[in-house]
Amino acid sequence: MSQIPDVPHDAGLTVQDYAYARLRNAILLGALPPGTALTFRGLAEALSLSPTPIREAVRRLHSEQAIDVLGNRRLQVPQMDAARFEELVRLRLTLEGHAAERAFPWLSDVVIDELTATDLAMDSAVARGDLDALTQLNQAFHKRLYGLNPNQPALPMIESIWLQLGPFQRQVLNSYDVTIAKDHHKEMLAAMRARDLTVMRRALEDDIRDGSMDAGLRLLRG
Amino acid sequence: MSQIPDVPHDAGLTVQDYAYARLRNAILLGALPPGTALTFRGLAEALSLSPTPIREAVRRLHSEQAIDVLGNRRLQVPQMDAARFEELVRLRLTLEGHAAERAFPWLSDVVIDELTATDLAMDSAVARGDLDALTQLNQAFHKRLYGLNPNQPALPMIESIWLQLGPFQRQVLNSYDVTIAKDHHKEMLAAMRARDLTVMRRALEDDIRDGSMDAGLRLLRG
DNA sequence: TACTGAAAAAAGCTATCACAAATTACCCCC
DNA sequence: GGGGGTAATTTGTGATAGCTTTTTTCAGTA
Repeated sequence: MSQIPDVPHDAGLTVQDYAYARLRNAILLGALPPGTALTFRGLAEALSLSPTPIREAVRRLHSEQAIDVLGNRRLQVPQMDAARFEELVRLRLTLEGHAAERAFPWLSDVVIDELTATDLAMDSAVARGDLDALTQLNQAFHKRLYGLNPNQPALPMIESIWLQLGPFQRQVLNSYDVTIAKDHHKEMLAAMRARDLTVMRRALEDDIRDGSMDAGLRLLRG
Repeated sequence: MSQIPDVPHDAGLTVQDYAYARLRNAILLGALPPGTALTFRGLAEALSLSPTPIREAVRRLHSEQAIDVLGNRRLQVPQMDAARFEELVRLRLTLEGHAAERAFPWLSDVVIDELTATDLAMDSAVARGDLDALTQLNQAFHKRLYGLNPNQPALPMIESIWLQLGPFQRQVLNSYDVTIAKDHHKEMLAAMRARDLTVMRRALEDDIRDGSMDAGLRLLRG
């Protein structure tokens, strides 16, 4: 199934981990549109392996709210509607704001330089129109920041929100011209250099709002 | 294995769902202390079923951060330390505050009466010294409130935190006399009746802090 | 007594099989 | 031509077996 991009199969990775990584990646990038129907056996065939590891991978993704396991024997990529979307974005604001705040004391010049480089790579991805790279770099940017705090239980939850937004977010990205979007990461970086938490947090919230909330709601309501 | 309390096996439930429910319950109630080592085959034997559904159940719990899957072939109930504990409680404060706020407009007199009844049942559980019932009723109280909002993606995340705190929380509960603890639920209920979000949220935060943070940190730091 | 290495035991992983349930296809009848 | 019922197919589920890897045990040696 060409809908599920391949991912490098690291040595030592079990088949189950490989299946999980591949499905997760496909969902994060929006390769599977909302509502896509899936079957265990279909996925097994698509990935050329047996149903057993697929079932474990799908159970994991189900626990992360990335796949709906309907009572009748059908799996599907969750649908999106305006109410759910709004709750997801509001939760993103709360959770990522919290994570940023708890990570802030761990900021260093080395890390800020690293984040600056990631942001530059994003500019390049936008210029190339490479939406997959843009998505991955954006997530890497945020994840690097939140992960500075070595004990951050919010990180898996934030990734769960990304998984839930992934399929729909791709449709949002396709609905407007990303080259004209304001890059709030630059404001965040400036605030980081000044070690100003309040300003950084506001820039982060603007980033989340501009990046998905407004365009997403427009798509869902109109 | 008597360490894993049985749970009712509803009709129509698959073996995998049953295994998940039972392990989840055991962890939530603290029946498995932090650091407990587990094996797939051992769990399968303890629950009298084959390894296949156990593996799926454990993968789900791993995705919810309730079980550590170490690279070497060992599973264990996560350990607790002061840094992780503090992050978990802070995240609880943020997430449950958010969920309460998003649920608040859905409050009704009927629901408030229901919550009042649950709180009374908690008083009774405290009087009986029934810590399992106390834990379950407390979670039911919070879950009922947050779940009023029909689209609440924070709920699974809050339950994930409870799963992470469960094993240690039981040790906290055993470390002091619960009969002398202040019942912040009564303040929350009064604020709900007055439809005062600010006061309710403060009472909720006091509830979380008094219920675990202080006693927990005391236990971890000696 | 302590350490090393090999053998044995235990455990994880995944393909396969058998069974049951649900869905789909198809045919007959109206 | 449309609808209903039955058969065929598809699918989920869970036990099992074979293989591999890891861990444990135990002996032999220094």
